[in-house]
Amino acid sequence: MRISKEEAETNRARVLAAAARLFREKGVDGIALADLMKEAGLTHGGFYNHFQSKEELAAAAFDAAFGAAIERLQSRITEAGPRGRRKALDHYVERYLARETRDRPGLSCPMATLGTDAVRHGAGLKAKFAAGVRRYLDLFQELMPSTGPRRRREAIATISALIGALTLSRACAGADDDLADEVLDAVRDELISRVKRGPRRKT
Amino acid sequence: MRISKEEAETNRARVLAAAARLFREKGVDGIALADLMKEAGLTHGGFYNHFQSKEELAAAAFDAAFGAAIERLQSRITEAGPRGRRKALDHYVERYLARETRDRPGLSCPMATLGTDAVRHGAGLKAKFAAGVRRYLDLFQELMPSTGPRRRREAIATISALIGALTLSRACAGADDDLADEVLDAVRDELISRVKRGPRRKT
DNA sequence: TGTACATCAGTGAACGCGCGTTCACTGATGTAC
DNA sequence: TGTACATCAGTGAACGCGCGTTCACTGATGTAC
Repeated sequence: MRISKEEAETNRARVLAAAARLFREKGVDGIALADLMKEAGLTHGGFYNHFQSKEELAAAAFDAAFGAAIERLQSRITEAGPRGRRKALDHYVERYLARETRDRPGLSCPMATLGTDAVRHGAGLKAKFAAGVRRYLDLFQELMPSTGPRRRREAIATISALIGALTLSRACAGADDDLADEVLDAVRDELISRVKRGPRRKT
Repeated sequence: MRISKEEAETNRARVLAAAARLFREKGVDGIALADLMKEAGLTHGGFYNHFQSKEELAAAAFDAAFGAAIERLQSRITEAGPRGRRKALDHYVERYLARETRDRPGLSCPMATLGTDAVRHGAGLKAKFAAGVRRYLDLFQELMPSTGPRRRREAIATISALIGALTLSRACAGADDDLADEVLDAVRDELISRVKRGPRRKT
């Protein structure tokens, strides 16, 4: 049965949203198109009305995931204003390293979930990934309290620590939860601007 | 043709070595058993004389990769002695974030390459991964110059930053080499003990 | 020590399943008049 | 505005390939005597 143009467009958007989530959760190769389409409320045959291939969907999903992340970050920065950035950074770190974030990779940072897929798939995904990282970093450094060349360097180091901690914690969660939690807590404590803190809280 | 017991044993070891390398390079699902066996100089049929399944091979390969990494780290620490640890840590960071390390994932840190597989495969791999991380961390913290609870916390933060940087850089290399290199350099400069350094080198 | 036989690592064809992709078909939408 | 027809998003069966796994077979090794 044919369907109205708007309805078709929302269907496409749902497929894309499902992909952006499921690819982060299970990896591009970890979810079958049929299952993905089911998740979007459709049957698998119609997939090719919207995308030329799974690879093309992956590229679009990468864009969508980075786009959403960048948009969220942008509004954080805007809301914080020039004076609220240190606090915004702390909130950012807290949120990034929260248990809920770790346990819901489908909604979380694409840099921490899609890196391996970018490496192991074709050049297309890598290009999307690299472009996303660049845009994200350019924005993220505005959150850093420092200035000059240190600013960018510290932004990169911060992001790296966050990504590494989330990856490690996810890979250990379920098998060694103490360790998984310890990683989150340790990196959070290292990154949250220590100067403002009183006596160190226990981990 | 039957083969001597020692020869069979070395064949098994070669399969395992190929797995430890190829799983890191391409992921457990990214390499077919037939190709892996070919890499080990055998045909695919004989695989099940040595391992019960691909999953079991993966578990053994995880152990092997972590075991080798831990052994390397242990001898670094022993060689350095109690006085040489700060220097050893600097060397470690330099090596970890070198271009050659990034471009040869098959021989590099299992925590940076196998995390996604640990998350996305069964509980067996996760358990191996978590156990490896715990052992690695317990050893790695001996390289840290600080003491007390800070020591462990800083060890975790350092490892996290290294893993994140390597992952990011790998995912960008080939698509945006400037960015990929910048990430390595930035995190290296952040982590190398700054106190000893003169005027900041340009990135 | 020499001989006869059982064992078993390795080989390559074959099986079967999962999954990306294709295709014939349906029927409501959109459009031409 | 109403009618007739073409379009095309969605459906589900089918195709074909890749890959994990199985199997019958080979022939050198290991062992029993």
